[in-house]
Amino acid sequence: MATGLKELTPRSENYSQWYNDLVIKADLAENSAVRGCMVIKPYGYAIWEKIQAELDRMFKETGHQNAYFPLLIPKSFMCREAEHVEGFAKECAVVTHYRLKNDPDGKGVIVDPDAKLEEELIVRPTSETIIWNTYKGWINSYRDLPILCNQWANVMRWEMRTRLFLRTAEFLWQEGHTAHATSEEAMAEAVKMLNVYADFAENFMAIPVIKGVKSANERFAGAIETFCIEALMQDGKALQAGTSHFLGQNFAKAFDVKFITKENTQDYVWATSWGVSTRLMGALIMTHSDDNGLILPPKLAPYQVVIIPIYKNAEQQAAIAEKVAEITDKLKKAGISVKFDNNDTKKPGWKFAEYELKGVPVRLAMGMRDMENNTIEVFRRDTLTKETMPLDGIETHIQQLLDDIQANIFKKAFDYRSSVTRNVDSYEEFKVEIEKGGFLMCHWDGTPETEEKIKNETKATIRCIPLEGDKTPGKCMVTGKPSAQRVIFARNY
RNA sequence: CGGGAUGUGGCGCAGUUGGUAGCGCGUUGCGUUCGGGACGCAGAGGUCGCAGGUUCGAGUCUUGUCAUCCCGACCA
Repeated sequence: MATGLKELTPRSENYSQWYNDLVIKADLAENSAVRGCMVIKPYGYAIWEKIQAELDRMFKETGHQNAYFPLLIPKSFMCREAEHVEGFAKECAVVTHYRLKNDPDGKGVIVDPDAKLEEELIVRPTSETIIWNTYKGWINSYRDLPILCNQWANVMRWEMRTRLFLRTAEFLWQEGHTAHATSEEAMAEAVKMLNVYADFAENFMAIPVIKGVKSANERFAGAIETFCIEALMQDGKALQAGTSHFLGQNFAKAFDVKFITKENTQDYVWATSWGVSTRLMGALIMTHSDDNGLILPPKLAPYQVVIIPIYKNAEQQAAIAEKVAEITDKLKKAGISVKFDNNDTKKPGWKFAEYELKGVPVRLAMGMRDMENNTIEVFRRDTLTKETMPLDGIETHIQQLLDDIQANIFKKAFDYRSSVTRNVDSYEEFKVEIEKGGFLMCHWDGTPETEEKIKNETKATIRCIPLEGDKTPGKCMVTGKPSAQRVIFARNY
């Protein structure tokens, strides 16, 4: 069994280094010439496309349409909503000029000082402002509502420190922006999309998540309520995997978006926004993968099966290729995506290691021995086990195997999370336990001050106030004041 | 913005008191191999981040500068 051959730093030695190594060696992404901005390589982008395709289908099924809004936002838009500007101002890239010219010294080009913009433009860190400015023109009556739009886009947040996929200056995401006639309807929308995200995370990414509400400290800048799904990585740190915001009438008021109600009165429009980003790639990697490389859930793998021929000469290669064509055909008809790697310049052993590193769920190997016996070697990535199977009915077997892998990696992640989620009732105990990682379920008095104190002293934050599960009241572990229910504390990415 | 470090073939690195720029991986060709990252032989590839200074001579000493990385601070 291949171990230690891929020069991946083991997780136990340095989890962070392991992650970085893996992203590079599995060919997912690399750092670019632009500080903080990554190049997503074809294999990594193929996974993102799978994520996109499935989410896009789910959004459309829930009545949303895609649209596209500008990359650049007038600076003045940013300060319309007070909290919003507070939250994003420090990390905005700004466009100040619109032209370059040749350097008079003859060295390259310079920004043309004569081409200064009247009003600077912000590279969008998120699109609420430009979208609500636009919605103003679309909404007059309750008959124009609801508006259910989503946009697939890139955004830019000038982060001090970046990490591939987890935090980059530019990232890809989708942002849904909806407008409603009532508070109830907007709230229902925010919750609906939270459920879509949770469904996607668990059933496609095989990542167990906890649905919850953010505390005031962690709330989106400009939101009344922020819902989120929180995932737990293998090193015991939490990762926010998606958010859905109930924005109330904040943006409608900031951009003066009113409508005539059925009763012929005027009211401001109610809003939501919700998004997930390429950060999901980071969550995917850190939830499932091991010291041998990536482990991909079959539902998101660019190809679910790779077939590797083993031969000694051209005749054997041709014979195997012919046989493999039949197998590929059967698998494809069963709806399984297959790659046949007949590249003659790489050897079988090299390919085995390579596809293991890239997390292909199932690997089939076909050599002369199998040709004679009408069998094939079947290897599953999640357990690193292999067996020789008869070729008859192989497509049924593989289909079951893929389902099994999908279920197995979810269960593994779920069991791990369960094993590191525990109740903690005293602050002293909390300080000890937080060092071990995982989710700590604690009582909290609901005040930002207490949360701030805990954060400053332990680097742990409230990941969310869970929507489901134990609702027993208690006493705050720090102040002893009443607490409505346990909330989740963790250190996070 | 504070603290630390590093810039040398594509990648990872070594380079002693200043004296002909090296190693591993990768890469190209040929041959033997091929059921878990094969081996042999032969080759290609570097203005040593950039600018100045000291010196007969600088990858090495010196001044400046730029960039990147790590630790903080910051982070929906």
